[in-house]
Formats: sequence, structure tokens, C-alpha cells
Amino acid sequence: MKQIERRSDCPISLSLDIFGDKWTLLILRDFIFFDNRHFNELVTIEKISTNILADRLNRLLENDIVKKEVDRNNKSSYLYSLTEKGIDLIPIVIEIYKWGANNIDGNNANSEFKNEVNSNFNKVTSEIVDRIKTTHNNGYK
Amino acid sequence: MKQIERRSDCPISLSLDIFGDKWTLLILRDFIFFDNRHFNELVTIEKISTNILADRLNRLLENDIVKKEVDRNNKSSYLYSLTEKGIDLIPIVIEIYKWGANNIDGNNANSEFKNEVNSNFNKVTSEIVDRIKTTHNNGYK
DNA sequence: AATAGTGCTTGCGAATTACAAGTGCAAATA
DNA sequence: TATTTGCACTTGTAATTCGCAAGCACTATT
Repeated sequence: MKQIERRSDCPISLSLDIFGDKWTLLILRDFIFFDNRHFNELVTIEKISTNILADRLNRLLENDIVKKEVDRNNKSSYLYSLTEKGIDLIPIVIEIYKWGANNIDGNNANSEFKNEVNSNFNKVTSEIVDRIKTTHNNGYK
Repeated sequence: MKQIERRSDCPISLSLDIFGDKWTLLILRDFIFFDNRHFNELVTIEKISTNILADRLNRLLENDIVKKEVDRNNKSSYLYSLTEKGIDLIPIVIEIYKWGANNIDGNNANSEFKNEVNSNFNKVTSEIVDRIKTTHNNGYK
């Protein structure tokens, strides 16, 4: 894995140095919407290659956005969880969901959830944040 | 320019197919925060290559996120503007600004603006949206 | 007619990606 | 005990994309 060099000190540029690629935020989506937290779950959904998934998970670990621990229910497996810094990314992911649901033809957004996101963004987001906080804080799924 | 193939119908995946890369949202940032709307302005800030900038602007045009017209103040130059769909991306960009300002060491966020974004996100965002709407709707800078 | 400005396009070496296959280790099964 | 299975990667390789430098086409100015 190669660390991308800092292009400038702008907060947006620095953020995109970390997650500005095709896959990183999709991994976050899997955490948030599908509760996929094991390597072999994450590898399935949009058929990311294993080397890319490994690279992105390492980058997220290095940037303290996810943490990794042995799964207490299956000790030969690792469980990945969002840190506080990772949980802080949830509003970005939901804003992207909202934009895609409203602006891209042929998307498969659930219409009830889409309406909720459009009319009660803050409520929806904080409910998801609360749920993730409780499930990801104790290394337990 | 090659169109990225659709990985799935998920709104987030579809959105990232359009702007999930290192540069696209930075171009949007230049529109929003610096009011850079000409090719030779956009090319300067984080030293993007001209072929990449041309490619990304074309992708944004194809996806109806920006529009392009002859600059009425300089007829040998083109003026790029955000469409409604592009203006709809502003909350995403500001969420990313917020995350970077709060979570990345050494970022150069303006502390007053950062506080404003943290405490009055919706107000800050809608003010920026209103400003962009008036300046980008009439092909005039 | 010559120069400058603007918005690209082209060529090419370097870096990154996707796909397939293989590895190392722990736990379950025979 | 030996073997298989599952999990989390790593490695190899070909294809794609990127970044840098240079060049090109068009318009406006001198």
C-alpha cells in the first residue's frame, strides 16, 4: 500500500486523499447499511478484488477510521468496526445516498427510506449513528 | 474518456461511479469555494493535469452536473457552471469539508467557518446554495 | 502578419487496477 | 492423526489509468 501524498492542506483535498476513490466509501456503505464487517462479507457485494479490499482496509486502519479485532464468535475471523472518526463519516455516506437516489436514473433506492432521508435527514442520520455506535463499540455482532 | 460501467444499482455505488475519484469533488470545491469557473483557473490549484481536468469536466458535462457556454465577458473562453444536479452536490462537499476540518491534523480550515459549519450546517449550506444559484443561472461571472 | 491567451489533445513512461491463483493459519471433520 | 474447510490475505501478471511535457487549433489583440 502506498500512502497518497498530501496535495494541499485544504480539508476537502485531505479528505479525498483518504477516501476519494471508487471503493472506500462503498466499504463504509457495507458497514453502515448491510452490517458487513468481515473480509469475506465485504468482498462479495460489488465484486471488489481482494487485493484492493485489503489495501483499502489497511488505509482505513492507518487513518484510524476502522479498527480490527478477533471476532469473539469465530476466533479464526477478524471483525472490523468503525471508530468515532469512521462514524463521523456517516453523514457523508448518507448525503451521497440521497444525491444518488434523487438524481440518478435506474437506482434501486427504497422509496420509503428515500423519502425519510429527504424530509428528515438529521433524524435518519442520528438514528443510524446511534445504532452503529452501540454495535461497533463492543466488538460484538 | 471511458464511461465507467455500472457496478450495481445502489445509489451510492452509482454516485461513486460518477464522482468517486481523487479529482472530481475537488473541481466542485473550486466552483463552490473559489468561484473558479474557467479551464485555466481550475487547472492551477492542486496542479491537476490538463488531460485529467478535461476528462473530468467532460464526465461532469455528460452527467449533466455542469454546463458549458461561451463566456460573455471573454468570447474566446468557456465558462463552466453548475446545473441543478450539480448544485445538489453542495451538501456532500460541505460534509466532506466538515469531516476533514474536524478529523485531519494540519488542515487549514478557517476556524470561524469551521465553527459555523459545525453548529449551523443547514444554514451555511443553504446560503452557499443560494449564492451559487444566482451566479450560475445566468452564465455570468 | 505576428503574438498571446485559452482550451484542449497527444505521446509516453510510471503507477494503479482487476483478475486469477496461491499461501498461511486455525478450526472442523474423517 | 491426517485431511479438509474457511478465512484473510499476498503474489503475479496483463490491462488500464495517471501524470507530466509538449503540441495543436482557435480567437482576440497588437
